[in-house]
Amino acid sequence: MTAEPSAVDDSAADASAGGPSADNAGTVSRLIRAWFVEHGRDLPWRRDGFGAWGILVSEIMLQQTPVARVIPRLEQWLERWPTPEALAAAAPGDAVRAWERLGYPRRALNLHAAATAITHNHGGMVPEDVPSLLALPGIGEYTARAVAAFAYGHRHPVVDTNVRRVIARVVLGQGEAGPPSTRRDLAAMEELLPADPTDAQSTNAATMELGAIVCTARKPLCQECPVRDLCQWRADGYPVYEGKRPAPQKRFEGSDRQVRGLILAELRASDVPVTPEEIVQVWPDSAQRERALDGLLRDGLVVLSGADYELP
DNA sequence: GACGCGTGGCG
DNA sequence: TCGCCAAGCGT
Repeated sequence: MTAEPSAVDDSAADASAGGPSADNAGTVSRLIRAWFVEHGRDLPWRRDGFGAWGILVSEIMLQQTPVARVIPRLEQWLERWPTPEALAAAAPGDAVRAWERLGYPRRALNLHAAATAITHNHGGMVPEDVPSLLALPGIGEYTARAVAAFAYGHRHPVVDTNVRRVIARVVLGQGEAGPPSTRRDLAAMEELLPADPTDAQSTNAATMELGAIVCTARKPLCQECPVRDLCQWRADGYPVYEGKRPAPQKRFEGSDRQVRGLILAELRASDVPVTPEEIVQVWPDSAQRERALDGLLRDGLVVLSGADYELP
């Protein structure tokens, strides 16, 4: 729950005791927004009139994928499929092919399925409310709120990995965010959010941006941080994080993930169904190869065509 | 809540 | 070189 005023009187920036509490949440928000106006990147999805569909596509592509790799693919994608209806009319496999090497190709399949649902269940319009967005395949807690907030200006806390890190440091005085907890994370961001929807929207975007380019995971640029004087982590002398951490990623080389990627690359590159003999060439270990192939079939990324394999 | 899921760049 | 990291989601 919000409940804190903060709208008036920014004179008492205080912060004498270190990190911000509800008292100066408004100051933190204001400082981050002011910094964002000055230093935020000019990204395609932030342009006026970019549209809810474009924003939705961008958010899906940005899931675990760096901005620099998304931008060119996004532009091509929207040129080819400028509306949900256009994408829904294509074969799912065309979406997987157009995804190219963005990674996590299930996102392409989910995006196609979401476009189909939007076309058939929402009159071709990207839904505005969080529950409807959450019901779409491939859209979870983060993406649903990001679309509602950034495409439609609704006032929701939007919490991604960057926001979690900023809150962990500035508010909680911890160097790392630890494992995510949707409930806690949304409540923490809600504390920072101004009552005005427009200010709330820019607070969401600005906090994400701050985490992306200043309050970074490694080597944060505290000298350039607009809230360095309010930061609890800094006030405490940058204590080393001792709490729980998410499980580390597993090695990619030799993993099932790699094999899946190689098989899918083979299918993307072929106009015709790929034979089992050709699949064998992709990876020598048969047990691992079969496991990867079964997984792809189960995920619907690959389908049978007689004895051969192809994209859906 | 933990785990599996791609790919590439960077320190 | 190699481990970490990058606007998460579904099971």
